[in-house]
Parts: sequence; C-alpha cells; structure tokens
Amino acid sequence: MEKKKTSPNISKNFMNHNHELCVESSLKDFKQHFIEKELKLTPLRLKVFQLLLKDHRPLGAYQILDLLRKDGFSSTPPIAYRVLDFLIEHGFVHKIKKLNAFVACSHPGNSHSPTFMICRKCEKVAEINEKESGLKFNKETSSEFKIEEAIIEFIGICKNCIKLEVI
Amino acid sequence: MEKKKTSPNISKNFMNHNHELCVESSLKDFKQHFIEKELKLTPLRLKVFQLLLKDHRPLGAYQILDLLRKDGFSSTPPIAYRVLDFLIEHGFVHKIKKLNAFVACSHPGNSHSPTFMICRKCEKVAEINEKESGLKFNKETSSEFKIEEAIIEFIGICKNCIKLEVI
DNA sequence: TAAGTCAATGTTATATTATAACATTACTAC
DNA sequence: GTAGTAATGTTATAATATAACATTGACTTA
Ligand SMILES: [Zn+2]
Ligand SMILES: [Zn+2]
Ligand SMILES: [Zn+2]
Ligand SMILES: [Zn+2]
Repeated sequence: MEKKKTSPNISKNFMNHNHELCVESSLKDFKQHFIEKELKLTPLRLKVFQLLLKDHRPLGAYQILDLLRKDGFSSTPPIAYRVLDFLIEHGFVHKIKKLNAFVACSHPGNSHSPTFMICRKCEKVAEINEKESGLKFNKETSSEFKIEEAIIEFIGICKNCIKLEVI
Repeated sequence: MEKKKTSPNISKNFMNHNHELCVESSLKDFKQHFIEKELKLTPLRLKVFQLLLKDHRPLGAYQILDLLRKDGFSSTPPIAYRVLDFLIEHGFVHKIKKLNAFVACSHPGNSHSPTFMICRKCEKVAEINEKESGLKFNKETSSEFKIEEAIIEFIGICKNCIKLEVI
C-alpha cells in the first residue's frame, strides 16, 4: 500500500484533517531525528513533545507542568523549561513569542527561522516555511544589517474561523 | 536657515548621527499628535516617552520604573504598564517581544505593524516601515489567513558593530 | 566490580515580567 | 459645590522564567 504524499498546506492545521496521521508522522520524524543525531530520547522528552502534538494549539510552560503532573512526572518549573530548551535547541519545538507558549515544530530536525500564523479565535497555530510564506526582504536591508535570527508571527483569523463567522 | 530633510536610513539608529536633532524631531511629532488627536499630554506620559528616546535602546518596564523613581515620579509597576499601554495603543511606542522591552516609535501617530532590527551586540534597535523593509508575502498565503497583526523582529548584528568586530 | 564521570532529572528558592482591584486626585460639566 | 471622569497612586498577586545545588542512573574504565 502506497502512502499518499500530500503537498504542504498552510491551512491544514486550522481545518479538519487526519490528525491521527499528523501526530503519527510527526512522532516518527521526531524519533528518527533522535537516532540520526544520536540524542537521548528520554520519557520526559517524548512526553513533552507528545503533549505539544495534541491539537496544534501552543501550550504554556505551566500548562505543560500541569499535564506532566497528571502523568506522574515531576512538575517543578525547571523540568519543563529544561526539556523545552533542549527541544528548541534541537529544532523540535518553537516558542511563540506572542503567547509565551510552545508548539511542536512542523519541519523538525533542521534549525530554521519559521513563520507562524496564529488564529486569535481558535487559538491554533500553523508554521510555514520560507518557501510557503513567500516572505522576502530586500537586498539593501541585508547589507545594512546581518540577520541571524528572525521572529515572524502573524496574528489574525484562520480560514476555518472566517467561515464560521460568516454563518 | 533651511532644515536638511534626510531620507530615511535603515542604519541611522546604529551609526553616529545627530541624535539631539533626532530626539527633538521625535518629540515635536509626539506633541503634535497629542494636539491633533486631542489626547492629554501628562508629565508622566511625556517623561516615559523621553526616557525611551534616550539612545535607541529599548527599556524594560522595570528599568523605566527605576528611572521614574529617580525623577520623583511614582514607580510601582502599574504606573509604567499603564502609560506604556496608552502610548502603544496610540502608536507612540512599540514592544519588542524578543526583549520584553519598549521603544519609541519612529513613525508615531499611525497604527502600523513595524519591523524591527535588533543588534545583539550594541543592543540598539531600528524600526523600519513596510516600504523600507521590502517585506512581502505571497497572495495565496493571505487568502488562507486574514492577517490582522504582524510581529516581525530580526535579531543580528548592525553595520556599526560589524565594522568594530573586523578591526 | 568499584570508582569515576557525565548527562538528565529532581528540588528549593528566587528573579523577572505583568495584571487585578481598589483608592485618591484633579479637572470638567452641570 | 456636586457629580462624573480620566489619570495616577497603592497594595497585592499572577504569570513567566532562571539560578543554584542535590540526586540518580547509565556508561566508562581501571
Ligand atoms: Zn494535525
Ligand atoms: Zn481559527
Ligand atoms: Zn537618534
Ligand atoms: Zn550594533
């Protein structure tokens, strides 16, 4: 049986989609990158990543701690922040500055400067890569300033929530 | 005596420039907008804005409070946050999410989604408008998501700090 | 296997950033 | 002058994040 290779869709996270498949695929990538990079996949790291995969909504550090507590993990602030730092450093998680919250990366394993779309209504987030976003800034600017990191977050309303508003 | 009208320069804030003129001009604009919009220019609002004009470096709320204290103003947190909220709401100040800090707006009076360049070495910040930044994102993306607000911050190293590093 | 080492996690305490809720002041309008 | 209102003052606390040190457990190596 051949797997369907769907083209990347900016709106996927906001719309109905096969989220089980979505999680499964992310998790597989996640584990694969740990193997390739010879990182240690501990229960805590796996658990935090799984929490972040739940529904494309970012989680705050203290929300994560609450969920860890329920699952019998230790749950003092450094636990969450350390694991998040690790996952961010290795490109598995991003922080959404607008929300002081964290999301699982959609293109894990590669360090990159992602662009986020944040729906203020359903609170879901989609990460889009440079090609999809079509974001460009002019050459002159680059010569004036050597960019090392970019924070790009668009806040607005998603296709699905627009549709619901119209009804 | 005729005033020189310099064209907007992305790097100005990072380089040597006539900062006295820079402050004077910003302050004049600031006051003018209060008159035009019939806002109340209180000593506190003026003071906070002046603090933010000092040297193109963002200030945290608690730094502002320390400076207010030194000048005999009340200095409990809500004082700073309320004035900052007011100044942000009316487009005189922006918050830099990367730094949890605040800067005076370079194009005050108009609500807009600015782009920031943040030098990690000298810690100065420059705001550039949409025309200067050359930032564009493709139409397809826009139809997928209705953008209402954009957070765009580039972190890197400025022209002046690059120069100093090379020496 | 015993001792050493190191990364990961656990724990306590505290720093930093931000807001809620209510009190007072001072200007305006009637 | 009294009432209404915007601004500021005050107290308390919420929310987010880090510092510093202790313990564990896996792996090394002698
Ligand atoms: Zn999904
Ligand atoms: Zn939505
Ligand atoms: Zn200047
Ligand atoms: Zn610099």
